[in-house]
Amino acid sequence: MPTKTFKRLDDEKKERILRSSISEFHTHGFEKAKIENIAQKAEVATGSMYQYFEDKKELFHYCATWSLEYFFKEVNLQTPMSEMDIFDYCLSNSRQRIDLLKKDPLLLLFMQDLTSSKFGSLTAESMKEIMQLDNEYMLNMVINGKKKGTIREDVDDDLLVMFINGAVSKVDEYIFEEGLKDNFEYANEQYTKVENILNKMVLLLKEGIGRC
Amino acid sequence: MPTKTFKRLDDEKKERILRSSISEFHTHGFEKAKIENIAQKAEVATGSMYQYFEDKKELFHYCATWSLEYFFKEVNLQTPMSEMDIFDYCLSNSRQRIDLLKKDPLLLLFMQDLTSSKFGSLTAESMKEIMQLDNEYMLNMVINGKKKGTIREDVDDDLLVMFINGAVSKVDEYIFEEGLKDNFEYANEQYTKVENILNKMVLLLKEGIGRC
Amino acid sequence: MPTKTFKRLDDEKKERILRSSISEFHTHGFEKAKIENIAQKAEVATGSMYQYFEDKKELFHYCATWSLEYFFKEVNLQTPMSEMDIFDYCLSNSRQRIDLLKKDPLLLLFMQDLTSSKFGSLTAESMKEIMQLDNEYMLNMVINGKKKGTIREDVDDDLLVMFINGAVSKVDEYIFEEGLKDNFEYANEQYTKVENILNKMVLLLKEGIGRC
Amino acid sequence: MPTKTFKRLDDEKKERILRSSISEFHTHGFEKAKIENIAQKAEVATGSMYQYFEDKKELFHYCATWSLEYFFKEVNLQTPMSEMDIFDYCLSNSRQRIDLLKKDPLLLLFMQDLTSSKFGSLTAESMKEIMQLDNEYMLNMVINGKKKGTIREDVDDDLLVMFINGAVSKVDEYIFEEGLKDNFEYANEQYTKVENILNKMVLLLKEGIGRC
DNA sequence: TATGAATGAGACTTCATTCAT
DNA sequence: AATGAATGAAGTCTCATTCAT
Repeated sequence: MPTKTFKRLDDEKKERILRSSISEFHTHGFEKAKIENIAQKAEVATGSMYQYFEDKKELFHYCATWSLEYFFKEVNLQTPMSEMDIFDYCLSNSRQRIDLLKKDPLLLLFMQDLTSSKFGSLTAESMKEIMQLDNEYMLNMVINGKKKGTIREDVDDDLLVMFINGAVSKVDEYIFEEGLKDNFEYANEQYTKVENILNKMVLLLKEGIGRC
Repeated sequence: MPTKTFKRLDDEKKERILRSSISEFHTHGFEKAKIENIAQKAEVATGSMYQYFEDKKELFHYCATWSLEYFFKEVNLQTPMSEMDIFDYCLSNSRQRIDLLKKDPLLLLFMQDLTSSKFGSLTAESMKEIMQLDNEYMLNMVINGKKKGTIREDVDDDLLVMFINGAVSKVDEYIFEEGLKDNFEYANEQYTKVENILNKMVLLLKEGIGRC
Repeated sequence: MPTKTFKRLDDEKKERILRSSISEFHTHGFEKAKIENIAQKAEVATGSMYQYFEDKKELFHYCATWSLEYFFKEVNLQTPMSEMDIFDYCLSNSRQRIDLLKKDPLLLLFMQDLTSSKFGSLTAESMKEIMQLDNEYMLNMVINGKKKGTIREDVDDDLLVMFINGAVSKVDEYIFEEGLKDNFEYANEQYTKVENILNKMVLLLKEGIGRC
Repeated sequence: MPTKTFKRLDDEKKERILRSSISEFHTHGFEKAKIENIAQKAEVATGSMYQYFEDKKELFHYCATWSLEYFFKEVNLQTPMSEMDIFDYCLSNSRQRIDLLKKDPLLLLFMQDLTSSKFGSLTAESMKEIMQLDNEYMLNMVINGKKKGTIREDVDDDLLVMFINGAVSKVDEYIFEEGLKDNFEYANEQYTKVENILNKMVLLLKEGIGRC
């Protein structure tokens, strides 16, 4: 939905504009984000922003779409081999998020904003779609797992997915915040710590909290 | 932090004002919430709002505080007997949330907004405190559980709490949204369905997803 | 359509605001009229204008409505006794316009803007209604005139009204512009000149241009 | 006043640009007319418009001038033989307007805008000149008419011209609007109706409204 | 010369907060 | 204390015009 004019810009400029926008939306939220700030940071005239996008809302939506696409290109696309084990899937997902966190913190910060409901109704619709997709991947793996005998059969597929999702995302969030503190410069030490957490998480998923 | 004037109001009026505010904040978010709307809905003059609260931010904070207190008075206060089993705690917590959902949907809707990061930095601080408290309860229960031999000992306390929290809150959220669809009028049928979900959730927590 | 707030203002202030608006609309046209200017001239804060009127367009429409009402209260209301002779009606109309021109030039200037198509589509609808009304008055008089034998019967009523309207309004416009030059201070001399013009006009209407 | 560059363009392009401009000015008025729209409709780059005309105002003036010239080339040039009868002149004028209306509605629509005060002060000056010219033609004919004994001598020349002008232009306007409704496709039927109106109009001019 | 992107001043409008009664 | 009108700073968006290719 950006204008033809925007599409014709060279990639460097386009990215400058989008990152400036994302940064502003991330730090101030949608309402308090100022187009003027965005333009300034992107080294572009305020008016130009309106040659690229209909209005602030459209700009925001495009930022969301772009981030999501970028994110899935970088992270998820590698994973959804349907024969994959769901535990491996979770692990690999988390690891890739961590990698991206190092390479491109802003993007992940913004993704976090999007998946949390920070932008409220603004993103509800589009996020639901995305979540749906991921859910389907997981559902397939759960069903496969049941067939293969690695997953218990006395609990509904949906509930299983939900349960996994909740636990994993909380742990991811935690790792993410720890990373924030260290400015995403995972030294070896942190790295093994993270690996340890992830493995424990999978253990809990598989075997539960209770003592056997 | 509201003014003396506000404190002197009769309870009915105070509540009218707070609920009107909460409703506005819930539906429009902080930035787009209009003091004038709030005043109107509360049948109070716009100017009066400023005799009760310093400014919009303070009003919001008080709404948050008040809701939280109300919530914990209704829900949590009954539960944190430290000898309680953590699984029972989760169950009881969820049940009480469901009860409150029927009695006072707006409050729970707003609580949901608060615990999700919908209001971003506005509530980060105060929410962190609250979460901390709940976390401590849970931590105690986890430690006790380990002592009593009901919880495995090869995983850190923190990670355990996190894991439980994530899974439970996701499931709560799901139940909550299902309730929304039916307008919170849990008929018996839904009620047993919910109970079933909660029990399965505890099962997963205890035994894990994997086949024994 | 102005707000309750506007309606509650004291008459002096209301009129100050409307006249300031009318003056600005008259001198700059709708598009170039600045709310800020209007507010300043009316000694009112810019923001206040938006407590009185939804937006610029509504302000304009109300100015138009108000002027029209004022105009008809002052001018036309006195005239449409249906038994009146159409020639007398035209004469009296013109005279009353001239009187108003002296008392309240701005109003008449604005009325002129309205009846000419200066504001284009903005006023088309409402003006059509008004014109309709005047047309009906005239139509009745023409019909009566035919009955009484003072008006020829070999021409359609509509065409007669149109013809009269055209001729009279052109003459009115002329007198109006002459008045503008003298700043509407018709000395006796000008007054008799005007009377002379009006009488000749009626003569032409009655007897035509041709030599008998 | 357009630039040399504009003059050098081939006629087809020049006309495309002017007609696009006229159309935009007609439908949106001067202030809301957008150069970009004009350029687009004319299949020309926005920037090019500024190689042809100094600015929007100059473009507008040239449109007015061009239309006027075109109009007089098509319509009036044929008529001002000073010996002509003023009634015939009016008739022929009206007829030619009607012919033009069929051939080139946009032009006449725009002419109508110009002669009405739709563009306010923008055109006042140039229109006054034009009107002056037409007025002089008519004045001559009136004087001649008096000499030849076809026009009464007890009314000033100026007033006579004004009177005629008013009546005729109103009738023209009416015919014009009727034509608009039928999309200017005067079938025979309408044509005779129009002729009838015009003849009656001349009758009224000559003999007046009153019964002899 | 033609193009179409870039610019930025300027207007409308919003609304938290203040003020006068 | 309560009211509701008044205020004006601030942000979004428009578009004539300029600029660089």
